[in-house]
Amino acid sequence: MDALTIHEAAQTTGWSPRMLRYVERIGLIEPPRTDAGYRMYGPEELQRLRTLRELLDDHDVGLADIAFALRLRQEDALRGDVESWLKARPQRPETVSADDWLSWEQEKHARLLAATTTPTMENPAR
Amino acid sequence: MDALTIHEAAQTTGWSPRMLRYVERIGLIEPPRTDAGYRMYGPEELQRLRTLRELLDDHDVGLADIAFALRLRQEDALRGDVESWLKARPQRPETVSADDWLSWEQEKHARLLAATTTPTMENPAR
DNA sequence: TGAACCTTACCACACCTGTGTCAAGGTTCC
DNA sequence: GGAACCTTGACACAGGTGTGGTAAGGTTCA
Repeated sequence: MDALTIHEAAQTTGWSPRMLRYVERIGLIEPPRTDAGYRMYGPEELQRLRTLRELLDDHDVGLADIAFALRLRQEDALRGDVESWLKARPQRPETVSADDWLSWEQEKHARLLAATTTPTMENPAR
Repeated sequence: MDALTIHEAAQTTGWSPRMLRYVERIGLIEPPRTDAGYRMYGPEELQRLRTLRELLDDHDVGLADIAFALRLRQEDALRGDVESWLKARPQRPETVSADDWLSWEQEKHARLLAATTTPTMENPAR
């Protein structure tokens, strides 16, 4: 008497057996197997299934999102690239301090000077 | 002569105008507007569009994934919950040190004792 | 004023996500 | 040996993602 079968685990956690297989397939919860290949859900798996459900409900995210967060945690190159891309998002005046607003206006000047040879909007309305 | 229109920006970055609007809608790149509402793509936006393309291609991720990474960075509660859930993933003997394997076996004992009244697999084949 | 842009708001479509059901075959246990 | 499980694999389907169009109307500029 060691662990629950997939149907039992489903009943006690509120997931369906189908979804337990799905959650396993996308790499979120991979229960050990018996020699015959039967999934065995122990207390940790059951707990994780319940907290996973909470996570999804509380923040309105999907399983694919959590799977992506897992990728972020496991693939260093991916995490680095994503983080540096996000970090570079331009901070616009509305969202930053008065000091930053000043440098924003100066930077705008630089942008003007840096404008290229490509055809552009003439006299933009601001 | 300040910034490019959406069609010009599309041409120089390889995105379609349609996709530039989509990228804006999901919150990844929101160019400033003229008084008339025209999107103005400056050098930063163009650069970010190009690096975004690279990011997607290099790691085979989708725009929705990046949008989720942005949520993770902006919503503290979400990030905390996701991280603590992922951090708790069970380390199985195959992937950890001999010491941990020992405690794994002991823990298994605890699981046996904790087994509930629910019907369970009899004599699991390991 | 008219050509050539821009805007938003729809219709459309292929693929992915999340979920169910069913079939064909192996395992457990009495 | 047979009931009641388990396995994988397939068909199905709604809703979201990623992309294209097209229409109705405002803006820019020669």
